Amino acid sequence: MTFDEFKQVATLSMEEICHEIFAEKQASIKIKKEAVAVKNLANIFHAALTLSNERGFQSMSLRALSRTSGLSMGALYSYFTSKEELLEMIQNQGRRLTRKVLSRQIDPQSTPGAMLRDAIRAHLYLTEIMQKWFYFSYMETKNLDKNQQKKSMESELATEQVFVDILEQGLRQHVFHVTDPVLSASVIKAMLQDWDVKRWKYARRQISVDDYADFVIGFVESAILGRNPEPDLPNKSI
Amino acid sequence: MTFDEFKQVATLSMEEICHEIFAEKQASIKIKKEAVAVKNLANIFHAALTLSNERGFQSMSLRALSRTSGLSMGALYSYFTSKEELLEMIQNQGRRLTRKVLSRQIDPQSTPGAMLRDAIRAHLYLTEIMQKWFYFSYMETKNLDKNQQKKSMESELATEQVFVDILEQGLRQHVFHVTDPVLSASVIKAMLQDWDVKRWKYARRQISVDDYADFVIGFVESAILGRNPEPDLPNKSI
DNA sequence: GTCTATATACCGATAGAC
DNA sequence: GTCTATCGGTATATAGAC
Repeated sequence: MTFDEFKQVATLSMEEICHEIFAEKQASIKIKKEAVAVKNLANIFHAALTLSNERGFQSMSLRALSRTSGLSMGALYSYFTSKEELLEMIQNQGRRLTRKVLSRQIDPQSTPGAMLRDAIRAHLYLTEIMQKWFYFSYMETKNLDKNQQKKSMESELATEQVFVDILEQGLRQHVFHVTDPVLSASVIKAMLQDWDVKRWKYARRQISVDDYADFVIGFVESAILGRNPEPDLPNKSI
Repeated sequence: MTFDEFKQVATLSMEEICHEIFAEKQASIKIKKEAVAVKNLANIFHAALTLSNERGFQSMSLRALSRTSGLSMGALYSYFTSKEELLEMIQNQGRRLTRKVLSRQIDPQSTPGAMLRDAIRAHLYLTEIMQKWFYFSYMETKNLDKNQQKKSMESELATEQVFVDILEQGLRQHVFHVTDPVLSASVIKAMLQDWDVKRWKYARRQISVDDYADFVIGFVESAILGRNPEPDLPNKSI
């Protein structure tokens, strides 16, 4: 799957999610027309992410959000009951999209090597199109309440587990040489996150998301494919 | 060098730096007695880092800082002229310490392999003792003004360059197999940063800084030492 | 050098007109 | 469904007593 194809799939999921959020919030939200609500919700989320990523969510005043989104203070409060609820809605929306998109990208029937490559690429593509959300999530997790923080950690661990599973499968088939699948998954995830957090660095060096994906895949593969392949082992498919 | 030895070296450097800061700020600072000033500065920095790392620097009110540090609002403003200046002072102090400690840890006379191991370990030890500052720096860089942001990026690139230099030296001596030293250094740095940013994850798994250092060293080495070592190459010292 | 008291501005949130 | 006007609270920063 190329980046452009991926982009289309993810955009569709994005709309799905705005509808889902509206459906769930219909009780607490004052707006009743779905078309209006979904349009404004997407608008608010976008404006909030843009402003928050400049100086942080706490520093974003609702007056600034009102200005950027084009909605009045009063109108904003038709979509959430407090600034904190807005924070939670944004976090939820991103987590949902991450889960939805990632799980669709990996084919459990293919070889561990192919799955690993697909997972790395899909994760990078995802951070690329949801760059603002990932950065936001990264920076604002500590400002959530206990319950939301727990969800955020679970989401992180779930993504990591995708890599743990692939690595363990590769271990069982003797195609990966990994001493510690959990730690290996952690550092792989750290490399992927860097693409989002240190975006300025890669932009300055004119490295594209595909350049970075190719490099990370190469780096990880040479770390775990083992430098002394034992040709006598069975199940060797890579 | 063990972690405990490292700790002592770094603590000494920390005091040096508080004196340096006092010397430089003597003009703008109202306090004239060095002993008082250094003691309170260290106190203020520590309180500010603790509070900032809970909800972010912007969310930390100076009233809260006053409460935690034990100094009154008025007294605080004897040490800085604005909240933003405090932010800059904290960033400066950490950058200075990083530079000072890291440069003392790597022996340019040793082999690339040893230098790489030392650099990884030193960086992790440093993030361990300056955990609060690194987290702070990570989270608050975007809230700095343009000039300070530039300094922050330069500091990041300088640390990365330490690894680039080691990798290139290893390349020249044909002991490392690296396709792109800059990108390799970037991902190594990403792994090191993860130790600080995802501290909760490693704490929960009861992984010590030495466990993590050993793992990262092993992972990086198996990625770059090359899986088909060519025994006929000269200068091979690892 | 450190304190308390206060000036001024802006925050999140809401009430009520349209 | 969206607006404007305004509430009470709290923020940074400072003035002046001690």
